[in-house]
Formats: sequence, C-alpha cells, structure tokens
Amino acid sequence: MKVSAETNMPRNFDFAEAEPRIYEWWLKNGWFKPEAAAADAEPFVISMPPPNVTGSLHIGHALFTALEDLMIRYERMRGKAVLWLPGTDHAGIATQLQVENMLREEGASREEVGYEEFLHRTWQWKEEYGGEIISQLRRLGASCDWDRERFTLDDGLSRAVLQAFVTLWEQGLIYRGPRLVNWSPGLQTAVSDLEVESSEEEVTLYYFRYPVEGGEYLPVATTRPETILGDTAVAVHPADERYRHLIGRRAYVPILEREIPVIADEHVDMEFGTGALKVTPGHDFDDYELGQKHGLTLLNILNKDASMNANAGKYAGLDRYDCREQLWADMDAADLVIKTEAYTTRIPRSQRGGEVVEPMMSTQWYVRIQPLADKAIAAVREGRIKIVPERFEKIYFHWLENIQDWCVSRQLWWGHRIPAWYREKDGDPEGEIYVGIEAPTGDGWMMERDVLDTWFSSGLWPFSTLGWPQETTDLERFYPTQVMETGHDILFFWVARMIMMGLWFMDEAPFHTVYLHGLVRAEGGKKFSKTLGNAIDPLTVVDKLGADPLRFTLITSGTPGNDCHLDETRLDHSFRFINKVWQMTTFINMNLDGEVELGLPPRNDLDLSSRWILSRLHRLIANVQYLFNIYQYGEAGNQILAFMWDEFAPYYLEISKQALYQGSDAQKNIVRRVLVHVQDSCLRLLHPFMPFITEEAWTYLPRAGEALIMADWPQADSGLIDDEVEARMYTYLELVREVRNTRGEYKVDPGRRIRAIAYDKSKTRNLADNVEILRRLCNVDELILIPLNNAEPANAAGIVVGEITLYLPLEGMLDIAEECKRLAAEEAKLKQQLERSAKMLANDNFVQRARPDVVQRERDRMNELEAATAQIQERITSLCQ
RNA sequence: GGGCGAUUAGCUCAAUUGGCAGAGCAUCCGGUUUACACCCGGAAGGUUGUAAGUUCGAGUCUUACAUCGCCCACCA
Repeated sequence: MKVSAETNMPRNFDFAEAEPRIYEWWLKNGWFKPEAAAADAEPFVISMPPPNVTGSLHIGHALFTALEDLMIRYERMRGKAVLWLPGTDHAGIATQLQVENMLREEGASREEVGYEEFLHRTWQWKEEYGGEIISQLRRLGASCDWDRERFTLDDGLSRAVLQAFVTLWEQGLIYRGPRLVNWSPGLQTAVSDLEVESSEEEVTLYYFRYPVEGGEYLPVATTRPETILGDTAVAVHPADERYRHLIGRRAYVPILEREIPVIADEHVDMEFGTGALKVTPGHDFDDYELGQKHGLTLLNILNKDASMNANAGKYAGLDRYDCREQLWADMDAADLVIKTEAYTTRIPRSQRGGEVVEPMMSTQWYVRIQPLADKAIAAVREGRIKIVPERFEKIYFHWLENIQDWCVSRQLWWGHRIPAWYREKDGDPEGEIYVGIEAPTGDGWMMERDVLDTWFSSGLWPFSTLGWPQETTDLERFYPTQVMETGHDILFFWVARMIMMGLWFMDEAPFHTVYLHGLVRAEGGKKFSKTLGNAIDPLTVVDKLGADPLRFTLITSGTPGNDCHLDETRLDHSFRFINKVWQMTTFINMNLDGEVELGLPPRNDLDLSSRWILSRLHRLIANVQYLFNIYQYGEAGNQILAFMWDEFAPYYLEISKQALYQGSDAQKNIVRRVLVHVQDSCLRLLHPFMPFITEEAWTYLPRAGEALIMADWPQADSGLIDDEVEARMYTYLELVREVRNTRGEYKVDPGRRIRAIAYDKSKTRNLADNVEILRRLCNVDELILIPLNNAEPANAAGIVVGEITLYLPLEGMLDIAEECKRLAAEEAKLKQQLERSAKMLANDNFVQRARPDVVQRERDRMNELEAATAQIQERITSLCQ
C-alpha cells in the first residue's frame, strides 16, 4: 500500500497547543472506551485508585497515572477491550477536616452549623474541588472511560456499601459492642489501628510511690501520670522477692484514695522501671488485657475531648495534660513523688490530625475479619493473585495472619451512615437494634449516627463501580479486573481489603496482579512536603514542559516497589528526548517526497546498515516485550531512548543521507521504507510512555491507521535479528570511532574531508561496499583498498580494528614520535584485553563449564584481538623502528 | 524485639535466567556537518559499603558486620 504523509511539519512540537487538542480528539472518538475494541476482544480492566475528592494533584497521583495509563495504552494497542475506570473517594476524615477548617476560617464550627448544613457544605465543597483533580488527571493524558466515572458516595456505590454491610451483618460477621479503641480527641472519633502512627519521642518517665495498706509504698513508673486516676490495680511479678509480700493487699490511688488491689502477673517485667506496674484497663491496651484476665474494674476517666471526667474527682474538667501537671504537683506535695527522668518511647498519633490518640472505651461496630482474611491469604498463597514485587507478599501474609477485627464505625458526619436503627427497650434507648437497607417500619426507631470507615467503601471499589449489587453487563464483562496498580503504603488499608471483600462478595479475586509502586521522594530521599517547599508540583511541570516529559521521567526513574528520588535534571532530559523524537520524525518527513510503500523492502535489497538497524530494532522490540511482561517499564523506556538516541539517530539517520541525497530512486525508496518502519515502530513503543508527542508525530509518517492510540503494538520479527550483521556493523562503527578520535588527536578540522587507505584482511567482509558509513560518519571521502598490508602509505596514522587496518594520510601533520606513542598505547590496551581473553580460554574449567555461546563469544573476541595486535605490531615495526 | 529495602562514577539512578559495570546531570576538550545548539563529536571519572564463602566466572547467589530508610509488635 502506498501512502503519503502530512507535509509542512512544524519545526517544534508545541505541547501547550497540541496536548489539549489531541486529548479532546481521542475523547471525541470514543477511544478511551472499551467499546472501541472488537466486540469479542478480551477485556483488560484497571480500577483507578480513587484520589481523595478534596485533594489536589500531587506527584504521587502523577506517578500512578503515568503507570496505569501506560499499561492501559499498551493493552489497548494489543487489541484488548480496555477499561480504565476512574473515580474519587469521599475520604471521610480528610474531607471533613478540610470543611471544618473552612468553617473555622468563617468563624463557625461543625456543631454550630448543624448536621444537615454541614453535609450540604461538604457536598458543595466536593462539587467545587472534586472536579479539579479529575481535570488534572486529564491534563496528564489519562485515557480513562470518563462516562463510567464513580464517586464512593454516589447512589450506586452507597447502595453497594449498604448491601455489603447488611450482608455481613446477616452472616454474623458484624457486631457492635464496647471495646477499647484508639480515640482521636480532636476529631472525636474512633480510628482503626492502621490509622494510628507511632514514632519515637522524648517524653518524661515519672516515678512515684503507690501507697499500700500497712504503710508501705510500691514504687511505680509511668509516662502518663493522669491515667493514675483510672488505675484499678497495681501489678507485680509473682516471683519478685521485693514485692511478693504485698500481693493481695490493698493499695490506694494517690490523691483519690480509691482502694485497688495489688495483683501478681507474669506479664510484669521485673527488670523494667521499678518492676511494678500500674494497671489502667480503661486507657491502655495491655492493661485492658490484664484487666480482663484478673476481672478488674474498668474505669473511664476521659471525656470525648480528652478532658477529665467525673471519675477524676477534683480534676474533672481539666485537659489531660493540665491534669497531668496538676496531679503531679499534688502528688509531690503529698510526698509521693520519687523522681522524673527523660525517656524515649513511641507515642501513638492520629495519621490525619497528628494529635496523640488515647485508648478509650467506646461502643463501636466491628467486622469479624478472620473468615475474610483466610480467603485473602489463600488467594495469594495459591497464586491466584500475584504481588509485584514479590517481597510484599510476605508483608501481606504477616498482616493478615495477625489481623484484628476491623473497627468500621467512625463518629463523623461525612460518609456512609451505618444502616442500623435503635429502639428503646427495657429502659435502654439502644435496647433493640435493626440492621437493613431500608428503615424499619414501626415507631420509635432512631437511625445510627455513625458512618463507616472510608476504606469500607473503597474495599468494594473493583465491583461496586461496575454496578454491584446489581447484575449489570459491565459487572459480568469486566469483573474481575486484571491489574491493581497502587502505592505500597496502602497495601493493608486498601489492597488487602479489596481482596477480602472481592473474594467474599464476588467469590473471585478482584484482580490477578497487584503492582506496587514506591513513593516519590525529593532529592536526598526527603519526603516531598509543602512545608519544606521541596514539592515538585506536577501541574507546574506540565505547564512548563508538557505531560509527556513528566510521565516519561516518572516511569524511567524507578523500579517496582522502590521509592524513587525524583531528579529535576531528568525532567529536562526527557523534554529534550521528546524534542529529539520530533526532530527525527521531521527529518524523515522532509525526505519522503511523496508516497511511500508501507512495509519493508525484500531483505535482498537491504544493505548492511539497513539490516543492522532492523536487527537492532527488532531486538529492542523483543526486549521491550520481555520487560513489559515482567513489569519493568522503566528499563523498557530507557532502552527505547537509548536505541533511538544512540543508534538510530546518530548512525542510521546519518548514513541514510547518502542514499537520500545522492542515491538512485530505488535506493532512496528502500531507505525511506526502512526509516519509516523504524520510526513508526519506535513511536508505537513510546506511545504508552509519551502519548501526545507520539500521536502528533505519527501523523507526519506514512501510516495506515487513523490514530496511534488505536494502532497495533509492534511484534518482534526474529527473522530480522542477525548477530552476524550486528557484529560487522559494530566493527565498522568501532572504526568510525577510532577515525574520529585520531582526527581529534591530530586536530584535523572536523569539516575537512579526508582520504583513507584500508587493508581488510577478512575476505568475506567488504568494507568497500559500505564506504558510505565512513563517508557520512567521519568525513572520509575516498577509500582506497589495498590488497596487501605492506603497501601501507607513509605519513599516515594507522587504525586497527579487528582484521581491518585503516590508514589516514595526514600529509605534513603526522608527527612520527607522537604516532608511535599513540600506537604503543593502542597496543598496550589490546594486550591487556588479549591477556584477559587468553586467560579465560586457557582455563579448562571455563571452556568446559561455561555456556557454549559465552565461550564462543570469547573465542571470537580473542581472534579479533590477536589480529588487531598483529597488525598494530607490524605498523610499529615499519614506522617506529 | 521481629521483618523488609537500600548501599554502584562528584550527584540522581540503571544493569533481563550469574558472562567485558551503564545512563542523565555536573566536569574537561572540540564543533554554526543542509532533523535537532532542546544539538553534534570526543575525553575523564569505579577495588560495585566491609569481611568471608559458593562458582570456571559474583554488582547479581550464601553468611556475618556496618550505615541509612521503611514496615510490624503490648515493655509501663
């Protein structure tokens, strides 16, 4: 088929103009939708990790967009029915905090505006900022099916959440009850274990004396003196000689004088602190266990805002930290204080607010998680789900095997309200509980005010977004999805939950592969943060350089699972690569001159350099395919770049000028077809990395399809891969490098054309047929082949590569002494390499045990080195002695 | 206390089943060669954290150690 390309290609790629235009064009043609593929095409589905609705795009979003869009575009080009389903997450706590902050700035508060108005304001906020992140994703080129966009709080997904909750309830997997939870006093809600982050901090360890019946004292240490007020026992080790006599006696809570027992338990570490432990079951997870074991009273001394309650006696109403100070002063006055010392321990803080959380009794809703976890463990264990990189499987197992029941209720306003109703019974206002999708009939029912943990709804994401619990055609066709691509930081929060929920409700794993990327960090491994001012804003980069360089840099900067340190100089480099791709296309485009036959010319018509570039290209395609199969996208991108920039552009494009400018029509034709084939293949390979430039450049090549986004992914043709051709070409290129070097050393004007005289010892390799390589690459205008090496010219610099010797006559410029020095250096270099090869080949173990192809390669290398050494020695003999 | 990752050129990072350690940036030298100065040609730069081991051969596999980072865990 003969095709012509667009002409008048612009000198530069105007990304600011082109990117939005191309994006709209793709969108308008429906190419982002799975329906664009053949009706019977195999589906490929990725559920986008829904960004927080209030968030603005940061570099992490850009990374997942780049990676997922790469996978999506690759599979689309492979002809699959591709669905990348986008959406946003209502992000309970995060969003509520933002809106509360906004209200605070207005001088109002959540309580003041009231429940209804607060939700109204939050929805407004969502409408205003929720769209922003979506449009920012579009700027990056995300080829999502926007018609299927979802939001975790929209009607369909809310329905899915209710259904899931009610089903779990009916299966007896949800219970409600008082438990010690991590309480966030500022947010006034329970948070799950995962939402608590602890880090080492400098605190004070307070030593004091616990009065014991009989006038004795038990020394005790604590980091939280205010919890003394909630003590319901003091514990010592049963074998502790120091305190054994006190076991069973009464102790008196300092200041409050409340009576509590002295108990014995092996849990107490005799070595630590004083060897005696105060027990506060109401505000410490360890002590809670201990309290259960010993039947201790459980006393709550805190209000929901972490001020002291009535159980704190005269301290009631004080903030927890004020109380700590006050109580300690009072104890000091009562002569109960021993000492204080600096101490480092882990302080639990809320992941969101950063405030210190308090273990506190509270009635919450829980999911009995073990049955779900068992299925999730089995799915990975049996290989139905693979995690990339594999090492995260171990982390995944460890977490699931030690999992605690999931506290799913949050005392927030923004979220899915738990579908439970209470009615008074026997004086208990919550004596009767009803759980169901619809409100119960009858009078006196009050709906639960708590909402569900955000991750409860995100756990359903892979199927709720496809219509579940309704049996939609989308659900039928697109569940399970294929790859879940997300950050390793939410492996537990999200990935594990999706796996559990998917297996539980759909009876099938939600995806077969989990690809985990690392965190993007600033130079020096520092975390990006606005306060440090070192954040790279993806939108600023897009404004300045376009989306393509950002995407290419993010993908080629890291390896799966590892954090990557983003280096801004790489962004510039990617930008320049994009220009390079454009310029290469420009060159080909301007040399087309009308119609071009698509497809490669017959192999017999191809000269060495053409065979070489095709061999290199198809080797590249095979490598890229291999790397894609093992999710090594970064390496694939780098190899494509290296091929184009270091092989195709500097060598083949240059050599092709000989045919294009001076060749016959037939020669021009052949070269054009090769150029078009190689560049076309490269643009296809690059499209998933840099969709905009490649799509635009592609229109300037002769092509069969309408759009690159829908074009076929290249297939490696092993028939074109030719080791012999590559080796020959490599020799010539080595010669080129040596000629350039020598010219440089003798300060020959780079533009000056020179003659060369060659002696080619090998009969099969014909340098003369490939003189255009030397002509174009190192300005050797005329090549004279001599039949015997002893016909060497005087006043010439000698260059030896393998079996070829090349003389550059440098009339008048040659300094014999210099030349001899140069030759001696060359000889030394060769000798060193030769010794290495000889040593290896002299080793019988190597020859016998190494892979045959490795041995053969070494033999070939040694033969070349020997030939070269012989020739250079001849040259030294004749010139220098 | 357990587990994981990292350690490679001055800096940021690669290196596909073990087979001559590579890029970008920075440095040095030379270039307005009709696609590209957003470029081209050349150079320099390394005992792959340390010490052993396995192997014909180790950046890659094993063990120990060091430094940094992360995750998990109930020492007040």
